[in-house]
Amino acid sequence: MLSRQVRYFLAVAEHQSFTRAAEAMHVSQPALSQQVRLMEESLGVQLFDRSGRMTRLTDSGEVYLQYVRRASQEFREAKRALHDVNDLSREGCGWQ
Amino acid sequence: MLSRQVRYFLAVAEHQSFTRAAEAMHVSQPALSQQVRLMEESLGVQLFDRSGRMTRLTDSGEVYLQYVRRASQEFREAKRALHDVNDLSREGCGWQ
DNA sequence: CGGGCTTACGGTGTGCGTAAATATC
DNA sequence: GATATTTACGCACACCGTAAGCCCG
Repeated sequence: MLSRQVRYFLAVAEHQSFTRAAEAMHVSQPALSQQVRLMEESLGVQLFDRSGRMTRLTDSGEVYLQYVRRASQEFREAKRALHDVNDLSREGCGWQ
Repeated sequence: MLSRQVRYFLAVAEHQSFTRAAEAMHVSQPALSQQVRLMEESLGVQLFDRSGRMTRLTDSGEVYLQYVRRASQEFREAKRALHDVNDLSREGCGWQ
């Protein structure tokens, strides 16, 4: 699956708010803020613009979001594919 | 990025061996084994066949690997894209 | 026996929550 | 002054490494 930091990033990007993202992820807002900060440091890129009361993605953040969304989609499909494989094998056993 | 467990899964799948994967990831073999086990439990799916001396992917493992490879590729491209954005903005500043 | 994976068991680092501080409007 | 994010600070748990156990050739 995706790392915790990436899942937090996705939540903040979707909600455009650290506070609401923290609620959605069932984690305290400082904890989420810290992880996003660490992520920005390790990437060497500012992902969010925190000036003003609105939290907005930076241009780099928007770019990164595109790729992360596709990666996230891969895991959703993977989960479904595993489920289907299980169903098929059970169905196959029933045939015998 | 990808979660630690997924990166361990990728390493074992590539090396077809827990021992060699552990060396490649610079982690002890029991630690890696434990994480893969936890991953299998949380997915509810056996990813590797450990019978015999060879470690092989199960059918489900092969399926999962396909999606994980694509997700991994997304992050490689994301990293490159961020790098390119940085280069462009520096280049842009130079133009002024 | 020998190579390879698992189990058992402490120790440590990382992520967490609470509380206080800072900043923007 | 109110809302939103950051900083400070302990604490708990998850991950790790070492060592012993197990299984298949």
